[in-house]
Amino acid sequence: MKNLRVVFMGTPEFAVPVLQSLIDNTNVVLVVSQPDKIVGRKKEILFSPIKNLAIKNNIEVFQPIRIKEDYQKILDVNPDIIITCAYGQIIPKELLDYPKYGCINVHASLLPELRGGAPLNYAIIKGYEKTGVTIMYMDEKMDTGDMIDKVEYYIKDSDTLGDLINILSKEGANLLINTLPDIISNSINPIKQDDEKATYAYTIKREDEHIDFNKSAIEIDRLVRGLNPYPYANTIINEVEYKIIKGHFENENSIPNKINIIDKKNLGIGCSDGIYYIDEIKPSGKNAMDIKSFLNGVDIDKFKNYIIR
RNA sequence: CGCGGGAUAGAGCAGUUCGGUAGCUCGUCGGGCUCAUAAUCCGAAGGUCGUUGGUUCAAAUCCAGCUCCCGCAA
Repeated sequence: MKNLRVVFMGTPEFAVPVLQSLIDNTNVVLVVSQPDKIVGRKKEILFSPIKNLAIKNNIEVFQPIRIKEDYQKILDVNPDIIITCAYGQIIPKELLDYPKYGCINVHASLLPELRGGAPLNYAIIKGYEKTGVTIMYMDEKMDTGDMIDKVEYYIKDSDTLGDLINILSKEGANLLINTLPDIISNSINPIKQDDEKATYAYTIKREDEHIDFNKSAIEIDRLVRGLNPYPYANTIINEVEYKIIKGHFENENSIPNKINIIDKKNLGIGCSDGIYYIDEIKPSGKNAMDIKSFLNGVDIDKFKNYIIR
């Protein structure tokens, strides 16, 4: 496979192991990634993880604003195959039809479940028993193409988004490398997706990050884990926003949406069927800290009456 | 010039309005009590108050510049 001409398209951390293993095993001739983001406060330019990896390996990077219109460069490098992984834009038909071995996508779910941009977040948030990675041919819609191979992973109660990214990105990379020879020799039977069973995991919006303490304890815990290490679940107490990094819960008598337990070492907020204890917190404007440190600098008598919303 | 919060001991904070020898809680170390302890009591160490300059008899505190951290918005 060393002389297989590959165009890789991807953007975030999850795609890094996939690109790395392609670099190790094939001839990656071009990397396509989302345009650089300008981080506001200091107007710093932020490269995507994939762009950084490409630069490190002296591979040319192409960052079209709209791939739908600006794709000629990809055709010009004459790829044998295009492989995408969390790229972030729909690939136009002109590209899908071009490579002789087709266009392959590495998607972080067991399709047809969790189509969309945030499959790992929602695998945790929705409390799925298992998730995984699917290798598939791409078509013109989002994550709807015929499936080639899958790897499954059973989600642990302690798993965070970061854990799943770590584990499944490597699993996905291995699966892809193992599947590639069969794709090249055309010795596979792609399986159509059952659209009836499709579920969706759309990109996380700002309001999705907010904790509703009228929900059950386990739902809150899933939200916290599904948004760690980015962007984190948040709550607003006394008009100050706090990101909840880590917590645990006990099923016990409680008053929902109120501070139920507060002392030198514990901060427990009531929810519908128990108390959610915050273990690690990041107040707006400050760094993350363990709950003991946080409570150390807080007036407990005042804090316990604060309103949560 | 996008909006805002912040920098004080290892950690989290107060003190800044109204300048006058730096404080609280936790942690650490030593000791007491105890069968024992994450419990409790006594004691100790640890900070040129982010940086530079200015005003002043005197600056954490007032004034000006700079650096860094963080949230939002993009």
